[in-house]
Amino acid sequence: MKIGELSKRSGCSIQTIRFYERKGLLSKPERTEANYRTYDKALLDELIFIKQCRSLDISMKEIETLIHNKNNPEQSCSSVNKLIDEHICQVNEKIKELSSLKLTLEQMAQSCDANKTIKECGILNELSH
Amino acid sequence: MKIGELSKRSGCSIQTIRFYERKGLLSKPERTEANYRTYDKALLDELIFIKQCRSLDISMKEIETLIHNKNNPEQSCSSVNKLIDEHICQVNEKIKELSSLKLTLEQMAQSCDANKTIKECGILNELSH
DNA sequence: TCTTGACTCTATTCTAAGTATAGACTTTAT
DNA sequence: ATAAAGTCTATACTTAGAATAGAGTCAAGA
Repeated sequence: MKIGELSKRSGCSIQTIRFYERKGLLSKPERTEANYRTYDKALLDELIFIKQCRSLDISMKEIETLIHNKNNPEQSCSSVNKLIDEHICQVNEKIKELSSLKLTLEQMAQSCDANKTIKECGILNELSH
Repeated sequence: MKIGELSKRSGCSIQTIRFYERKGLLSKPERTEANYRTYDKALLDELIFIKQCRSLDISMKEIETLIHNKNNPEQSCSSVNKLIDEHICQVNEKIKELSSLKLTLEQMAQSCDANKTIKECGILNELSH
């Protein structure tokens, strides 16, 4: 299949597919005589793997590591477990940060209502110190 | 004061201060004969306002809007309230996304332990479809 | 007075993960 | 034969800075 069909089947945009290839995440496909990329099922699977990882917010660098792991099927998968555990920690940290942020913003929102002028605005006032 | 002192007083790095100026967020300061930037209290306050906004993850574009508002002190502050409300919504959305992500990652982590080989790895298996 | 170190200047490059565009070429359908 | 749709490469843009090179400036000590 050509890149347009791969795009439809995978749900990745054509630009994104070419981007992953350029970055070395997705293997280089064969080319037709007219230099068009041609993909098979194996490459579709590679792309789906990448997309699945990205949907879990796993970075491209981490995906590279996972792909490297996949290519060594006899080794221990402890590093994969570790990567996911660390990723969960990062997500937890981010959730904490955002929750605290949300609290601050909500308090700020309560310090004003929309019927004041800018110079009386409780929000802008709080933002100034 | 020169940019080094402004940096220390505000907690923004020197590069960041110059960056904000270049982007039009921070007003251009006076210059000495040797072309060094010289800042006064008013500019320090501008920078603190920007920093405070950024710490709440308010985008530079939104900060630009807020600064524009500040310069029109007689107008209604309803747009400021709206901006903060929308920002709270964005933060809430992000928290929801991350919470769902966390759940998925934790389920995935449970599908494997570190004592398997790569080819048996429950995590990599789940990532492949 | 000279020199050394600290400070500042501009301009450029890099980051992540794509998105968007221009201009050229190829394929497909009518 | 022509037009539309698809594909190609290369480049620029996005956010919010961080990092660097190379040049110029300033203050203190010898």
